[in-house]
Amino acid sequence: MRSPSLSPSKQTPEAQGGGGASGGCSSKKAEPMACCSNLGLKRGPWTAEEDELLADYIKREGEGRWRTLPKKAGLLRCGKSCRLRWMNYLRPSVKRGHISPDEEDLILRLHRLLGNRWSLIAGRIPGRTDNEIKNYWNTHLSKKLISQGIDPKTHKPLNPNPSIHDHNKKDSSSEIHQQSLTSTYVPFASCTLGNAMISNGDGSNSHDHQFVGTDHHQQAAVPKKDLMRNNVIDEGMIMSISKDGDDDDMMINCCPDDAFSSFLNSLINDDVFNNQHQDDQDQHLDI
DNA sequence: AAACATCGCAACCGCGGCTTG
DNA sequence: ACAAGCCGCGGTTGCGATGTT
Repeated sequence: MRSPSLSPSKQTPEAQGGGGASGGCSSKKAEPMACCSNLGLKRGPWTAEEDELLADYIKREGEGRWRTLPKKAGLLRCGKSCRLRWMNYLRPSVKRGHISPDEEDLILRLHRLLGNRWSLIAGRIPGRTDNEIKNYWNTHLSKKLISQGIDPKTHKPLNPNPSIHDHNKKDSSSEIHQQSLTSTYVPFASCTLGNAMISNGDGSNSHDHQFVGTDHHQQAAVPKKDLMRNNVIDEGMIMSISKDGDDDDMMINCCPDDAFSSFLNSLINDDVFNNQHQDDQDQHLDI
């Protein structure tokens, strides 16, 4: 195995045309073949000089305006490339080195809750980037789960028919995982669910949030798509209270990000609690 | 020592969603 | 209300490093 702290950029002189196939960073249909290759912009590994230019510029001017940043910073890169380099490597807060067991555990639990929402997961793990976590998942954790007989996508046992398992096998890690998986969903059973109108601060409202709370946690507005997309909840769980833009709309004046953050915290804590609770019960049964 | 296989990471691509005019 | 532009995300690729034969 080689050291995880690979040299920053692979520092091959001049771009080797890393990454994928041809084509620029063209975005939507309206956006013409804009950046990178088509405009003679550089691609591939970053040099130390480029890193310095980018870091210096962002220190002076701050992040953002990625589209125009390269030109102003004197870089022959597209904005996307600059943003990626900054976010994943140059940002001072980026932590390097091995993922600790604690972090690994957190990633597993968050992935079980959120699925492949790497940016959301990364947001809960200080100093780690979505790219790093995604890579770590793909190269380590998914294989680890598979070797334990767990489907890394669903976090359920790979064997569709658990009845053929030897029930005396107490050590089955997938069994333990399945228990904790089940416990993860328990909090939602007692959730208060309903559609909520979120004030966007400009007088407009959004219907795309779900009102979620438990007996012991503050109710919070969570982007509905974030919950549904990963089967944290499904359509069937949504109560159809649909009131359109009148004064009866439920207004929640809070930042969805903060709410989602605390919501995740509560889920993670629930997860820990339920796992411990389950362990206690198991020990009790073993006696 | 050389050739081949595998691993791990940085970087790219394309798409969707948000913002702005 | 609509269109165009920009940003951010998740999936994928390419390549150097390392391990194995």
